[in-house]
Order: sequence, then C-alpha cells, then structure tokens
Amino acid sequence: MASNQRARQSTQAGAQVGARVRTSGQGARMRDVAQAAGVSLMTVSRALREPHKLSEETRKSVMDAVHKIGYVPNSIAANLASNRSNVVGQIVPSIQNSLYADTVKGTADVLRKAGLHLLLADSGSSPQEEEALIGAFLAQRVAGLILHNTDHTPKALQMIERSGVPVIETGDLPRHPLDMVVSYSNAEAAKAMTLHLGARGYKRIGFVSLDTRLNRRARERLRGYQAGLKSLGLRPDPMLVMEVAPGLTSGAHAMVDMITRSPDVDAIFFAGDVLAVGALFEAQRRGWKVPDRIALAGFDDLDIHQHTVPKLTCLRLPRLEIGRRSAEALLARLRGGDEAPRVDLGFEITQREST
Amino acid sequence: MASNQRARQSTQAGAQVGARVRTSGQGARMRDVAQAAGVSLMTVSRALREPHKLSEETRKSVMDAVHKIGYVPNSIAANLASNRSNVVGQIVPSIQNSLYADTVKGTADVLRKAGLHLLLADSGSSPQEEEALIGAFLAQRVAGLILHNTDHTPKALQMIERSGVPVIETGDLPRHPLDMVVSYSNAEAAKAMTLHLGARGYKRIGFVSLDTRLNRRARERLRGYQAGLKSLGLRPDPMLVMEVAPGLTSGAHAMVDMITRSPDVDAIFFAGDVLAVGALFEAQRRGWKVPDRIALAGFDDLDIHQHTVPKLTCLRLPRLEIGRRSAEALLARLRGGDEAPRVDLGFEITQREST
DNA sequence: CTGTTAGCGCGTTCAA
DNA sequence: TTGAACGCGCTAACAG
Repeated sequence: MASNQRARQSTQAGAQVGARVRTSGQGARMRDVAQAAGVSLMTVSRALREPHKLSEETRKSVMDAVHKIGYVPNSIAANLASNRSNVVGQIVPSIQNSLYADTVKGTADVLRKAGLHLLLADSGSSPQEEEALIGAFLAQRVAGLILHNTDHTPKALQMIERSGVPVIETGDLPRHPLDMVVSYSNAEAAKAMTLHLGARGYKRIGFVSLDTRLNRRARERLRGYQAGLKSLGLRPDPMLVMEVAPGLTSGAHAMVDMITRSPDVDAIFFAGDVLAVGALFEAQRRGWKVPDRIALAGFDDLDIHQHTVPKLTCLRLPRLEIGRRSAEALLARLRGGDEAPRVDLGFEITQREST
Repeated sequence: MASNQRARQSTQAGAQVGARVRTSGQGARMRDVAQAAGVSLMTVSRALREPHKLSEETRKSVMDAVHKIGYVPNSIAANLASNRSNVVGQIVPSIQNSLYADTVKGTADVLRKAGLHLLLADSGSSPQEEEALIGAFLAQRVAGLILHNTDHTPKALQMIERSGVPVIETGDLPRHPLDMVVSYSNAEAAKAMTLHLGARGYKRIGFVSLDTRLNRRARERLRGYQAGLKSLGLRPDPMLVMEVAPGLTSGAHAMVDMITRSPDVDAIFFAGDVLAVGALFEAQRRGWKVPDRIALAGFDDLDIHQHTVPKLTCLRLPRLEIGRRSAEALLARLRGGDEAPRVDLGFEITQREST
C-alpha cells in the first residue's frame, strides 16, 4: 500500500511546517499506478487520455490499479508538460451582483461540460484591479479570459497580446474589441427604452444611472437615452439626469429628488442595478400611483420585476446566454478555430404595468 | 526582442492547429530574463519571490529585464516544482443564488489579498456532481476546498482524505465534520425564529421550506421548527408544513395553498430562498393585510426585505463573514497551523413589520 | 549574496 | 500496441 522511495515527502513536510502529521500531497503518482499494474508510465498515461489506443486487456488492468490506489491525476503537471491548460479565467465587476452571476453560471456550465474549469475574480470595475487579475490569471496560464469590462489599462492590453490567449469581452459591443465579443449594445438598449417610453406618451422622461465617469456601460446608456430623446424631439434637461450609487435606497432617493426638483417629470428610466425596484417601493410607501403619477422602468429583467405591484417594465438582457456563448466561442478557438466573432445577442423590451 | 532557440513553438503550433498565426504561449521564460539580465536562473527566481535576499543592484537589473521583456511568471510550473498551490476550490449549490454569492465574495476577497485564487463551481446540491468536482479540483492540486454541502459521497470522502487537502464546510454545523467548519446552525436558527413568532403571540405557525429529502439544511430547519413548536407547547400539524421549489412564485403559491387549506394559520415561516418575498407580494395583490391577516417571516436577510411594504421579519445569517472566515481558516492551515476549528458564527433575528 | 545540480509529475517524440 | 528518453518552467537544497 505505502509507496516506497518517497523520503522527500516526510523530509519536506518536516522542514516546512514542523513535524506535523497532516502532510498534504500524499497522493499517488502515475509511476505508482504503473508499478502496480506492471506496465510503463506511458501506458498509464494513455489509459487515462487515449484509452482506445490500448488493448482492452492492459487498459482494464491499468484502470483497476488506478481505482485500487485511488490515483488522482495531476493536471497541473499535465498542463505543464503539454503546454495546455484546462482553466479559464473570468473577471466580472462584482461577484455579488446577480446579473453577473447569471453570466458566470452560463460560462461555468458550458466550460464544465468541456472539462474546463473557471477561475473567478471581481475587479470592482477598476481597470487597475483588472490589470492585476489579468496578470495573475496569465501566470496561471489560463486557456482563455472572459472579461466583462471593455476598458483595459495599456499594460493589461500588452500582457494579453503577448500571451496570445483568446479573450472575450462581454459587457458591451466595443468599437475596437480586443479579440472576441459576446454582448449587446448598452446604447441601443437605452435608446430603445427611451423611445418606448416616448411612444407611450411620456414627455418628461428622467434618466438615472450609475456613475458614468467610471463606468463605460453607464456612459453608453446615457448616450442611448440622449439619442432617444433626440429621435423623439424631446428637449434634454440636465435636471432629469442623475447618477447614483447602486442599491435599492439609491433608487428611492433618486426618484424623490427628481420629482421634488422637477415636478413635471412623468417617467423615470432607471438604467441599471435594482434602482427601479427601490423607487417603486418608495412610491408605494408614499402612495404615489405608478404609472399614473410617475412611470418607472428598469434595465435588466430581475425576477422580482414581475412580482411587484405594479409589475415593472424593463429591458431583458441575455445574461445567461452571454455566458454560454462566451464559453462556446472560447472553446471553438481552443479547438483550432481562427475566427474572432462579434456576437450581438440583442435585448428585448418587456412592457408591464409600471409604464 | 525575439527569443531564439524556440523552434518548438512554431513546430507545435503547426502540428496542432494547422498553420495558424495566433499561437498561444509566446511568453518569455525565466531563462530569457536571466540571459537579458546577465544572471542565473535562480537569481531571477529570487528577485521575484525573495527580493530581500538579493543585492539592491542585481535585483534592480533583473526587474528591469522583467519589465522590458514583459515576463509573466508561470505559476503552474512554480506550483509543480514547489509542491504548493495558489488556488483554492469552492463548490456552492448554486452560482446564481445571491446568498452564496455573498459567501463566495468573502472568500475571494480574503484569498486574493493572500495571493490565492478561486476556482468556483456549483453542484446543484447533488452529491454526485460534488464528487466529480472534488475530483477535478484535486486534479488541479488545489491548496484547499471550501464546500457548502455537508453531505458527501463515500468516494468524495475517500479522495479528500487521501489527498490530505484542508477542507472547510460552510453550510451547517455537522456532527462529524470532515475537517474545519465555519457556519451557523440551521436547526437553531429555525428554532429561534419559531420561538420568536410564538413570543409575538402567533399560535398557528406554518412552515415552508425547500425539499427536505435532498437538502440537509432544509431538513435541519424543519427539525428546528418542530423543536420550537414543542418548546412553545404548540401542536404540530402536517397541514402547516410544506416543501416547495425555490422562487418567488413558489412562495406565493405556498401561502395561498396553506391559507386555503388551513384558514386559521396566523403566521408562516418561510425557511429559505426568496419564498417570503414572493408570498408578501401575493398578499399585496390579494389585499391580505400583513401581519394582521397573516404574518410572514423569511430566512436570510435579503436587501429587499427592508424595502418592502411592510418590511419583512427574517433571520440574518453571516454569509459574507462565513466566506471570509473560511478563507482565513484555510490560510492559517496552509501557513502551518494545525487546528481544525469549528466556528459557529451564529445568526440574528431581525424583527420588522411583517410579524 | 549568487550559482549549480537535481527533479516536481507528466506529455511528446521516436523507436521497438 | 508499448516503452525509453527527454523536457515543460520552475524551485529546493546545497555549495561557494
């Protein structure tokens, strides 16, 4: 049972952490399996990766030894030797935000079916943090990167280019993508909602988003809103544009502030996060009729939007699908594909009771 | 600029994926840096990991070469050589569930500050899937595992034991933990809420949870509810106990069903997911007064609970803190600690307007 | 403070 | 169909 010739284990462990028992790395190596099965190292390697190239007989005896010993392959060594990797890195702005969670889920599912795994981190929307993470992920020799942000530091760009790893950007449709893109247009989506509100007769349409200086997606949405107003022939009014922090409370405050300052506002488009839900609850508390006194529209279609009273009009973005398609595009490239697709998955407007 | 002596690159790429240009793995190696700086391999290695052991002069010249060449260390090779790992694996029941997202966030933050990274996957609450993931993560030679589920297959247990990796369980306080535990008691929490409802005068207290057969946490909560009833001297009634699927809609239906079948029910404790919120919205739609007609209580303290009308009474569980402390316990072990802490982070009851 | 030697556990290559 | 030699890129151990 005990593998011989391994004085290194006890030595190392003793040197490193004192004379502890709980020594990590007890695992058997391929060589141990080979000995147990009476074959060479390579035969074990093949039995695990290319079983069809072995005779049924030897394959079976090898697998028996594998199970008996409880051998767990060392894919880190495999990766080093083969110069491949079965890990993909994904960086989202926030791990806690459920919208990104959908995308991560889509990615993880597809990758997993292909035998790949997901290294996940969040950048907090900071390009500097993203740069550090990209460096760390490249050091892990990830097979690919999936980035939500489309703004990257020069150093990040340089590292990515030098590494040659395939990259997917998922947060918007950038003019000059790094490589592959799987996303939707924030500007088009915001414009579409603005036009939708206009078509329903609203004339004084407010716009509330997250910080447009730090967040390109918020900036694009603002641009779309402005384009929408223009198409509608409505006059832009700085008093009807606000930027706030994420959160339900922010949405509530934004609505109250805007109505207080501009009592003639008749609709507010909350272009992000859970702002619209927060506003709706505040309207309930204050007894403001939605949509009669004030119409409210949100961005993503959160589950809750169809359960509130009234139900919330919003955009529906293909978050999960973005994750899936990103992973699929990555897989295609890893399998030898040479394309750099730019996939626009679009969006839908979901008209409900709040507008 | 171009590194010589690397015919292997073009050869391999050509063989593998046809005569493509986009060859991955262009990265410089440590040897290239050593040559450029006119030092040995080891000096570069030290400059990167133990800079204080070098003279200021050589350190600087090495770092210059590193930056000039754009060298990105290969931590996969480093891990293999040093028999260490800078990746931790975490398996949660669902990536999309925001509660687990909090835990993941806590873990990721602490790990990242320590230079470790997070391999994330979801098991969908299936022990079989968890087993497969554990195998895959062990193959990646993760430095540790953080598992939410406390039920594991025999094979999973065997693999973990053989590997010797430290493990944290976070979903409950198991009687016989695998190794370390950072969690809270589902049974105690559910009992506490039941007692709380009893103390507020409710006599016919319903209980709605997720599937107790597949989910030990739901089972523990049911046990706590039953213990609470007993303490209160209330008679258990099978009609007041339901198991449903997750989701807002499930909560709504559960409430309606229970009230229809047992009109005398005066409070419902929704022991999981967003069930309570869904029920509250349904009550709003039907004009049922909360808490006068029916009191509603939830489990976790979701953001939304303090924004609904009325605000929702619930338990508050330290999800983020569980993630943080898990990572910290793991780090302590990796740094040579020998303890197997069992951390009970407790819970709080947040009394609001709905009960 | 710096370099040399040996080898981490596996895959690739080529020969048998 | 199987095996031996070699190396992936780096670090540990020791020597100077």
